Amino acid sequence: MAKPGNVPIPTVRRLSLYLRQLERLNAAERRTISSKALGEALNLSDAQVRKDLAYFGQFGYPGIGYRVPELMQRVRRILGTDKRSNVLLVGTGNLGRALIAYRGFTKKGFEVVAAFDHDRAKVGTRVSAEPPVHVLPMDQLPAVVRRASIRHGIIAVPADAAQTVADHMVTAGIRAILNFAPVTLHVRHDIAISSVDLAVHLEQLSFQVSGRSR
Amino acid sequence: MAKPGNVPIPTVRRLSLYLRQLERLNAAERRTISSKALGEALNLSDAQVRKDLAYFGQFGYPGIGYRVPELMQRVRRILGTDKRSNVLLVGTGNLGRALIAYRGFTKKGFEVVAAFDHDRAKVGTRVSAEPPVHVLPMDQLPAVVRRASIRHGIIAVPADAAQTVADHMVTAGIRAILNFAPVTLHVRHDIAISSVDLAVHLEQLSFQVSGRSR
DNA sequence: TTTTGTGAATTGCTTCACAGCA
DNA sequence: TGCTGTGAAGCAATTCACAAAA
Repeated sequence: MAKPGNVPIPTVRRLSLYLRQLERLNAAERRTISSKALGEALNLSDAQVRKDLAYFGQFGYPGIGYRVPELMQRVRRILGTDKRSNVLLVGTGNLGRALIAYRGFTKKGFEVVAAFDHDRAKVGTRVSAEPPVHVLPMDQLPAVVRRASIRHGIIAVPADAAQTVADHMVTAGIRAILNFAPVTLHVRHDIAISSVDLAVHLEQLSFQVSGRSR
Repeated sequence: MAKPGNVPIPTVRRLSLYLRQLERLNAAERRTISSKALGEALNLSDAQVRKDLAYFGQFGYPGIGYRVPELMQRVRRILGTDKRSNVLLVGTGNLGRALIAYRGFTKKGFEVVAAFDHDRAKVGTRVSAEPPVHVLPMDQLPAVVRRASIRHGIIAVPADAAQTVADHMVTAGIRAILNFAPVTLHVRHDIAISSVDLAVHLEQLSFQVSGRSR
């Protein structure tokens, strides 16, 4: 077993996929799963699955496989999602509002507890009913981060505003940013960034379909 | 220069980022850009930029750098986005509707021209105004794919419906799928898949913030 | 000078293959 | 027998470093 730090980045990405599958297996009341079966469900080799998990400890039982509930808990703990955590979001356009309403975050232990927008006309608007979320003005961001001890922020603003928003988040104490704006953000090295550019994903497909075979 | 096939997968991903930055530079009327400057904007090394581009030809001018408009066109051609293309979407929940309204796709040459939903109550609803898009029933999918010669499909349905939708798409002739459902899809090897699991991205950040340092 | 394009060296990741345990 | 954990081997991607071009 290795201390996180030598863990390959692709391994961390797959950890989330293992967890997703384990949650499905657990819901179906499957008690154990082999690296072979887990790999097949995710289009990975059995060796890959074993090596990935071995970076964090010895969770398997030779001859049996992995115990589903146990491994599920362990992976959650590794990812840091064994406790619920609060998230804030900036930018309440179409995408931002869809993200606030997205049930998948809640299922995984993330709660979007605050939404902010630069546009004063949007401030005060209720943007989610279930847990009521109202749009706040940007200047309240630091106070909210402190009061709700928020470490994760989501950026859903246009490209030209994203860097400024990121700077505000970092100043306020946010440690990790999920960015949906189509720009590369520049932040301190101790701040984690994950970017999702929706158009980029379509371009990738375009390359595979038309680019490759020409 | 190499024929696509030996091109590393990460290189293809970065190609989209180069294009994004080139479009920004072009809009700012910057005429040339060095691999060093392009790399700095995207947090990549200059050698990485040069090597990536060299897989597809010799586009640079020693002592000068790359000519912005020229390289932009070339990268578009490599990605296959030099011509506009039609896209369909299945699943008109919050996320699906946000994706239909997303301007970023249009800017990059993709047009969501048809939306489908399993739920007959949603069929007929207008889900976009600008280019009017009405929700169609699933059984019309094959006909629409044929008539509008659509090759790209977006899946924005719940996890338990995603595989069925993917199967329908493939049967109808779709060649590439962008999947937002939190499941691994199993399709023929000649079908391209790109998956975006929003919760997975938050988990990755969680690991970097809490997982790594514990 | 400045900056590209590219072999060679290096680093990183995945697969192999098998000892050891249930 | 079935399956894990893991060194060793193999493959892939990145970085280095420098000749050649403007």
